[in-house]
Amino acid sequence: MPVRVLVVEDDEGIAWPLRRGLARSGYEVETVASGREALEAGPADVVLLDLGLPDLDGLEVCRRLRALSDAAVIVVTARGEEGDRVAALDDGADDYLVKPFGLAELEARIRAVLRRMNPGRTHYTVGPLTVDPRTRRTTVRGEEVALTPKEFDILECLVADPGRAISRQELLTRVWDENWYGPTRVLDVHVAALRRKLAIEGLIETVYGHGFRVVPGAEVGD
Amino acid sequence: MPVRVLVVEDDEGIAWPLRRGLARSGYEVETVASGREALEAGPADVVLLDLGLPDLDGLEVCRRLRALSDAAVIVVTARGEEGDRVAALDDGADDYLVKPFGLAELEARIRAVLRRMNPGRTHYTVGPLTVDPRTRRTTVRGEEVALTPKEFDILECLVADPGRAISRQELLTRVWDENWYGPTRVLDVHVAALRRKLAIEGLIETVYGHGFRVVPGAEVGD
DNA sequence: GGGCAATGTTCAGATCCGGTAAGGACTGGC
DNA sequence: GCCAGTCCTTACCGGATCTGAACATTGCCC
Repeated sequence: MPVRVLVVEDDEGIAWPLRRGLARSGYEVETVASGREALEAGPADVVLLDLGLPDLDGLEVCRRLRALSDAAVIVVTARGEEGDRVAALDDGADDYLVKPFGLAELEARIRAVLRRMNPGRTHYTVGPLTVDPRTRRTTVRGEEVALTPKEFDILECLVADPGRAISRQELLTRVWDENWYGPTRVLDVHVAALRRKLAIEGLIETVYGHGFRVVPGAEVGD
Repeated sequence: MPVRVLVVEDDEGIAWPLRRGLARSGYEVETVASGREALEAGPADVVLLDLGLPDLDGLEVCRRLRALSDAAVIVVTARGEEGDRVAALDDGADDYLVKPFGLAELEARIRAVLRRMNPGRTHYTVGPLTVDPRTRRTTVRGEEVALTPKEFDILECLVADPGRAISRQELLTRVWDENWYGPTRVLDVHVAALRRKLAIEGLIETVYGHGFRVVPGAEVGD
């Protein structure tokens, strides 16, 4: 899902290159030229807000935006006095950038606020399987499957990197202890239990002489 | 709970007034003068990181900090080229402030990142349960339930992230001491007391071999 | 196909884990 | 000191889980 950026800027000489540069980087950009339009625009992930708007006070727009959506607001303005910055930040802005600025920095700041907003991916999905390390729950076709701790840990290692063949040694050191020496048959037992419980034909593939891998395009079993 | 700020700065002429100003505003400030100390310091909510450190590369410290904690990192440095900013922001910094700067702006930026980190909620609600960390009161179906300090701390950890399976280790380190080694049965005792007092069937679920979790859709018990 | 090593399957005993109760230590108020 | 509340430890138990071994099967290589 592309990141949606709303540019609120009445100066076309700034709005146009901004739109162009952001779009080129893969953002979905919408541009409006007034505070009223900004408040009526579609949902956005990030709002670039110029404070010098023709109709409403910029800070008022900032407050209202924050009240009615969860979008990050980056204020972009020519006024750079400390008092202005403090006021904007305390009115809900997530960042404050003074014109003129480089596109590279703007995009880095967008990435920074987005990173803080979305605490990374919460769960993995491989075909009909979902694995959520946060809740330690596993579902197949929407039905929860009860896994034991070891089974879950093994599965998590595997689905975290679909398609990659993970060696027995790596699984043993990651799921069991840091350094493991003894028999490795215990791993097969748990993998067998996983295959039986998940019942997804071909999901966990054996890489002979090496380890296991989950197949991204696995089909539903019986 | 006060906000903990870690100041990483080797110039005492800057570190000292910073510490003083932040402390006066109610922050709990810890100051270190090297990257190594920064990585070994106690947990913090915000890290003010000077990039010109004597031992380690500042950006390396930034990456490592973000890898091992969830603290917000605000880079504070004299170097203000756009390339430096982009590099720092992409290495995990949440904000980038060029010296010299005003204390008011710094504090506004701290408030901004904290606001983005904590979705400004004053109390938690899970089904018929409400938990208010500010007043340390707990109610079930509107009736106040008297909890002991430990019980409250445990419950707060659990409801702060409903659905998440929180490990015994995490609970022990967050409610008890930073590093905990000994017997862990005390946790079970308190959880048992919580379950009995709250009397919400299925609210606190045991995640076998891992820890506990509160179930968002828990029903009212008898 | 034959030999061999790796893997799959099954199962019972060992081990681990969490619930619970009881008792003692500690603390702060009076 | 006494008391009530809180916290911690210990011990026991039932159940879930892990593991090692034995045997069956599969895949690789010649």
